[in-house]
Amino acid sequence: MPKALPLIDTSGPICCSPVAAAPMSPDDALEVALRLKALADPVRVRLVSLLLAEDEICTCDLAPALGVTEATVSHHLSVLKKAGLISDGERRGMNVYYRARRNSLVALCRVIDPNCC
Amino acid sequence: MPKALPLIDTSGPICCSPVAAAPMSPDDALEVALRLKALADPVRVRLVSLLLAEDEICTCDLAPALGVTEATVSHHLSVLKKAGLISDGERRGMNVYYRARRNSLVALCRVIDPNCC
DNA sequence: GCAGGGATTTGACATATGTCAAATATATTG
DNA sequence: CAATATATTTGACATATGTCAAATCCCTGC
Repeated sequence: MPKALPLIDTSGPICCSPVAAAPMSPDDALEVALRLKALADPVRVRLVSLLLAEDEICTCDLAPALGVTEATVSHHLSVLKKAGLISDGERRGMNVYYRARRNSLVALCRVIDPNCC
Repeated sequence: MPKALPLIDTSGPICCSPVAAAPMSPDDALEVALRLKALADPVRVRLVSLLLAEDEICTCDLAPALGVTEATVSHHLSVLKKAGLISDGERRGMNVYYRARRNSLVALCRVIDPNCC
């Protein structure tokens, strides 16, 4: 599952919306769907939104901000991590800090955007 | 559920990524998540991909192209319709034709893209 | 009106998902 | 080392989801 995603390789400018260039292979579609699924939850949307605005946040601050337990936050973080949308947690003292991977988000948009290129 | 989505109003240029402008309200996050969820399935990604490339396609052509039954296609079409990502089916003769709502897809990208504006 | 093909709905099923409490792990400080 | 604070994992649960077969609905052409 946490394999490299050729379609959403963040190293370099991605363009020419693969979704608009049918027929899309089932494998490619699965990769895109997995990324989208990772974002397709209201709590995770807010989580990413917070990370985008705050640069880095620890689990203990995310939990109250999102109104769920830390266990639930951990679960959501792991989903987003597997999809490459956020960084691996960075332990500093007793806290673990996360940050958004802006490039991955941008790349995902490019793949979906029919107006891209 | 099939209510108007202020965040993803396709009438006019949408910009200034709401996701990147935290804190995002739970209501707004839910709307975005619902749209994303509608796309977050490999079959639906391919379905939309086909529609983007072909302008319009009927259910009977989609089923074999996607490798699922027509019942399943109908289900996916209904999910995409509720999310506003495709048009209502247009009956012509015995077939029903669907087309992608490019603007809705583009708008969804804008909402998520951290680099938008 | 009836028989046919196409589309949708319904019912049923297995699987996936989101959540929390409790258990476990990791780090700091006394 | 003991006690405390933060994080993650595990187990359990309810709910949502994707799929198909069968029933039903629509349209066309005899």
